[in-house]
Amino acid sequence: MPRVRAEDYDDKMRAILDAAAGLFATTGYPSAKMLDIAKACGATKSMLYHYFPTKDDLLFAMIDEHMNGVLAAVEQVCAEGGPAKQRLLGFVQVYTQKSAQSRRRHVIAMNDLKFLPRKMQLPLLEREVKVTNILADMLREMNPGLPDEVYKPYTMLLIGMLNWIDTWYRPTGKVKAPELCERAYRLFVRGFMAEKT
Amino acid sequence: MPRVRAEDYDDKMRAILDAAAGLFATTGYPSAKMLDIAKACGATKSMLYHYFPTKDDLLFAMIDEHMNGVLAAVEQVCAEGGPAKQRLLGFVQVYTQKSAQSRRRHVIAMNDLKFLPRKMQLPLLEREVKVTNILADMLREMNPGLPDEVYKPYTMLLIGMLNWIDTWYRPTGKVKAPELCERAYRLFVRGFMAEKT
DNA sequence: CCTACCGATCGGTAGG
DNA sequence: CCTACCGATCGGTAGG
Repeated sequence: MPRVRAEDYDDKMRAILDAAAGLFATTGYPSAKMLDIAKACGATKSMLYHYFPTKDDLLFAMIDEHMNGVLAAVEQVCAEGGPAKQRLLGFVQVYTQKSAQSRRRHVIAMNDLKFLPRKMQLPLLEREVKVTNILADMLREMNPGLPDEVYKPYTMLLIGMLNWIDTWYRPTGKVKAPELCERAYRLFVRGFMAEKT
Repeated sequence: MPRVRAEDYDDKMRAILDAAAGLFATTGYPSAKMLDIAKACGATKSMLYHYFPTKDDLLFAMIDEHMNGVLAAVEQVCAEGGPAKQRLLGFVQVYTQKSAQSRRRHVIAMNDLKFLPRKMQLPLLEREVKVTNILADMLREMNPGLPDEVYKPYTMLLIGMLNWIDTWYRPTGKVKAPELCERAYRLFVRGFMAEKT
């Protein structure tokens, strides 16, 4: 009988990715040592290299998984249909109501993608573009007739507002996540819809 | 007569900081090599260490100088007085109408501050807090009576929108910097002022 | 001003 | 012969 993949293979992989996410988020990718990642999840360095051939592969897998999740969630929001404003609220919720795990990975996707070689960046950047295009289409549907070149800037202003939240927001404060989400959504929609042709 | 500082001392220092800013912005602080910075400004590695005792000192000087400039510009906008909305426009202009040099340094201040030891981070973080407090006060003046705890989140939503611009905006496109600045300002003000007690 | 070189470090690998 | 690891260590490189 052939030896099969260890039954806790996926658990171990997840433990590695979680430990790495913690270190990448706090120290940045280049400063995070493979040995420290191993220690943080009770593994050895050799074990890490069994699951991920190189450090870059580990970072790639993490960002890849995260972006798949974001894109899938955004696409589901769109699939549910409804008026564009409602879909936009769904989009904002996907971006703001994230688990601590997911938030950490989001920061990494934003800050550390540039440390990967160009070849590995491309498929990830592609997915990022897909998400922004979906959002740009929503904005066009909500408020058509503006000059064609301004939809992308408005898209990026919203994305920036939402991405930046990870750097300052603490869920332990007075303003809870759903309230923040609601306020960011209202602010943007009212400001954007006030623009007329 | 004591030996004096070389007359092109400041020029050389500036050349080093500019070269370092280019490398830090594109590769990130940890991946930027001191030798490459030296080559990029026609200096030697030893010369760099003459101007900056350590790599961390070089990064600190760069962010320190940049944040001083931002804080001074913001304080001047406030000193000119006028209605709060006008001062807010001035603030947005300080953040969006930056030189290429300044834009690069802004990215570095946002991304690479975490690579400095805590002790060096503190005076820089302090100045960041000053800027956000000035902005929070403006917002309170413009639209008083909202729950006390929401002014900081609105402040950070605006800061995030503006900071993120550096990651996507290309001045060579159709939308010019003053137009983008105007649109970001209008979007925020209309959205924020629509909030009622 | 330059280069030789150090102490330390780190990603990746070989043998079993 | 395969896969899932571990203890040990090497080659190359970085800041200083």
